[in-house]
Amino acid sequence: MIESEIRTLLQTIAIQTRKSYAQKLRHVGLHIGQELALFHLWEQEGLTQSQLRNKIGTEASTMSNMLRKLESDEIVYRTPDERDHRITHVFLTDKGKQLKEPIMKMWKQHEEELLQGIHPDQLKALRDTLKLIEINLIGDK
Amino acid sequence: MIESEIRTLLQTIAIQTRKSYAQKLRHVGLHIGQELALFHLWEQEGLTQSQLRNKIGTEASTMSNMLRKLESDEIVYRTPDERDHRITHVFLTDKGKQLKEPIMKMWKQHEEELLQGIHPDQLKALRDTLKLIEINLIGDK
DNA sequence: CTAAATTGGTTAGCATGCTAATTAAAACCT
DNA sequence: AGGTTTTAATTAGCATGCTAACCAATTTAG
Repeated sequence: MIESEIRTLLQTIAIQTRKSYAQKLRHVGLHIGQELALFHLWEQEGLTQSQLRNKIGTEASTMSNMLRKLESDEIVYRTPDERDHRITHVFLTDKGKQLKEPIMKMWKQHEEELLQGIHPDQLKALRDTLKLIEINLIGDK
Repeated sequence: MIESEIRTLLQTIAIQTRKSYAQKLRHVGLHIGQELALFHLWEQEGLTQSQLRNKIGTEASTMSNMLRKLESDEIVYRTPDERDHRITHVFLTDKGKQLKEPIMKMWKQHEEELLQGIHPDQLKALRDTLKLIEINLIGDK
């Protein structure tokens, strides 16, 4: 069945990618998953933990734990909101900002490895189909 | 950049899929990742831990921990090899065998959700492109 | 034949990521 | 205003999955 083939292929690609990321991230002192949080932070500094977790789609507790680690590694720091004392804003330290380059590089490198030798038309078709799949999974955005 | 789009889409799909699996597996008393081990075991019983971990692509320690859990949940049992006492063979209990149906069902259901409304020609193209990506990532098989 | 290297598996320690339970602050509502 | 509900974040506990260190059995090599 072609459907099962596609599911299996996606699974294999996902696992392999995650493994590759984990390895590369370790070289810059990060753990898998953290790079996504940093990505959103360098897009917009001062996001709250809730905003971050919604962007990434993780649970509040996961965000909490991850930020504690990132804070203790001095990649991130947190300040409470002045008006609403429940809210915490997250900022990148200089060390955190400097991680943008290696992460971008990792992604670019991964893209090249992933897609090498594939015809541009095929890439367009792939993107379009993946978009459909994304909509099927999480609804229109 | 279309390459980044594709990487991001694959990432989103992967995360969402994993989350969906985790939820569905919890209903049958399994944890994410375990279903892959069971899949290979119902394909071929009595695999050694090393064979299993090579099929799945996990580390030996991960396999060891996972099987300890599966064994304590009576989904799997292990017996030492008679000739080579380093080797452990893994078998499914009845309870383990009964998990085949719900897992298959989960996968089928996921495939339907994932690929609904996508044209068969597009599916073929998708599969072909994903195969190329798989080869790019892990080499010819 | 015996010392060294390899192989199969386990254990410890850590981070992600989850659920469930908890705390604290803010918002809502008669 | 005062009690209830909601929201933001944390903590505890657990499983995956990794690396590093280790143990034990087997194989290889001098």
